[in-house]
Amino acid sequence: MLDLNFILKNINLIKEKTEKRHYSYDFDKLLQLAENRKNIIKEVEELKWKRNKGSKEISQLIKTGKDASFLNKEMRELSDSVKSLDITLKNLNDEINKLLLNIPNIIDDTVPIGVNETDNIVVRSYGEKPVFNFQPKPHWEIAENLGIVDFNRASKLSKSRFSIYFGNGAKLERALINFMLELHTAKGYVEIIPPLLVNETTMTGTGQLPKFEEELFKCERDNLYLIPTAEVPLTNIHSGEILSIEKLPIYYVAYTPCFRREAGSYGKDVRGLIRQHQFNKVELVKIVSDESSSAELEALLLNAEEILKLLNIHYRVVTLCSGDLGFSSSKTYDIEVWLPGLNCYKEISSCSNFKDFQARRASIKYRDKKGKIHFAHTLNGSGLAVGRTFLAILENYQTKEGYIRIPDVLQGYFKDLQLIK
RNA sequence: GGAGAGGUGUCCGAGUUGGUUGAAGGAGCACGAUUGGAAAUCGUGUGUACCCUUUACGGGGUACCGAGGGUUCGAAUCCCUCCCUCUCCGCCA
Repeated sequence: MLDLNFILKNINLIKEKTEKRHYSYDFDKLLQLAENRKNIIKEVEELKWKRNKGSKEISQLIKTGKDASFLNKEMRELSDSVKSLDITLKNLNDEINKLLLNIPNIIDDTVPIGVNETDNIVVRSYGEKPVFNFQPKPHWEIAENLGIVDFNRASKLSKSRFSIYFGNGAKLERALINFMLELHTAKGYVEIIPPLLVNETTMTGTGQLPKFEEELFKCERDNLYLIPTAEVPLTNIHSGEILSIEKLPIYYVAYTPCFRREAGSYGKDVRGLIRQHQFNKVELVKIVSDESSSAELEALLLNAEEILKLLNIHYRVVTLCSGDLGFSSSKTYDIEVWLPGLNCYKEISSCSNFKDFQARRASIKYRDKKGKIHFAHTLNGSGLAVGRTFLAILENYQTKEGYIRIPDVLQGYFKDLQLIK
C-alpha cells in the first residue's frame, strides 16, 4: 500500500510508474474521494470540538448545582450531526482504503522497462549447460521409473497437482531442506517454524489479499487461509510493532509447505513437479531500515544463489522488467535454473525488495537513533523452492541408465549411497 | 466445548456509583543541575495517527485505555458482539 498523502503530492510520478507496469488504474476517482474526505474531516472535527466544549459547560453547570437542561436540545442536534458525518467519513475511508490496496508498488528506478517476461534482462549466469551423451529425460520420467515420486496415487488421495514422494525421493527432499536451512542459518538467518494457517489481516499485510483471493486455499469454517509462501507469516511476525533500530536488520529463514490453488494455470506445467498445489520451500525474509534495502536485496540474492552454486547446477539471474514485476514488489530478481530434460530455464527463486509497501500495510515500523519513526523495508526470496531444486537435481544429475547421482554436498545425508537406483 | 478472571501508555500499575483523565503513582529513557568522574539526589521532558495553521521553529484541533457496535449532551468507566490471555474442568495429539 502506498501512502495517501504521498500519492496526492506525487500523483504524476505514481501515474507514470503505474503505467510502466501496464497496470490500469482510475486515479481520478481516488483523488475525488480524497478531496471529499478532507472536507468532511474538517467539518466533523469542528463539530466535535463544539460538542466537547458544550459537554464541559454542562459538566461545570451541574457541578455548581445549576440547571443545564436548556442546552439539551442544541447538544442533541449537534451530537446527531456528528454521528451521521462520522458514518459518512467511515464509508469514505473504507472506500479509499480499498482503492489504495489495489495500487501496485512503485517500481524501482533500476528496473528495466518492458511489457512481459521476454523483456527481462539477464544479469549474470553461473556454470554451463551440462553435456549428455544420451537424450536427457524429463524429471517425471526418471522419478516414476525409479518409483521415488508417484503422481497417480497422489491424485487418488487428493486431486491432480499433488504428489507422493517415496523412499530415497522423500529422503532427497528432506536432505535439501536441511542443507538449505543449515547454510542460511550459518549466514545469520534465524530459523522459524511459523503457523501454516493465517488470518485475513495477515494475508492482507503482505499483499495476498484482497487482490489474489483466488490463489489461496481457505478454511471457510474458521476463516483461515493456508499460506502460499512462508513470506506471509514471517513478514507479519512484527506487524503492528515499532522496533528499535538495534533490532534491525532482522533475518528470518523458514522451511514450510506452501499451498496454491493455481487458478487460471490449467494446462500449464501439468506434468511433473513444476507446478503443484502443495510444495516445499525454504524462504528468506529480511526486515531492514529504509536506506539499506537495496544492498540487502543484492546480499539476499547471493544467499539464494549459493545453494545452486554448491549443488553445481547451471543457472542465470534475471531482473524482472516493469511489466513482469509482481504487484507488491519494487524490484525483483529471478533465479532460473537450467533443466536439461525439459530443455529450458525455470524460475527456482524470486528475490524481491518491497521497500515500505508491505510495511505500511502490516504497520511494521522502527524508531531511529533520534527517536523518529519510519516504516521498515521488507524483502524476501526463496532460498530455494525445494520441489524445483529436487527436479533440477533429477534432470541435471541423471545417468544414462536412468539413475540419479547424489550431489557431493548432499552426500552426508546418504551415508554410502552414491546413486539412487 | 463448559465455568471463572482479565485485557490501560516503553514497562509495572491506579482509575469501573459516567463529567477538563492522554489518562494518578512508580520504573525506564532523554536532557539539565550537582560531582574530579560515577552512583545517589533534584529539576525538566518523555505516545501514535490524522486535520487546520506557519517559510521555518512552533501553535491549534480531532481520535485512540484489546477490536467493532450501542446508550448518553458527555464513556477507559454502563450495555451487546467478537478476539486474545490466564486458572479450573472436559476432550485430545
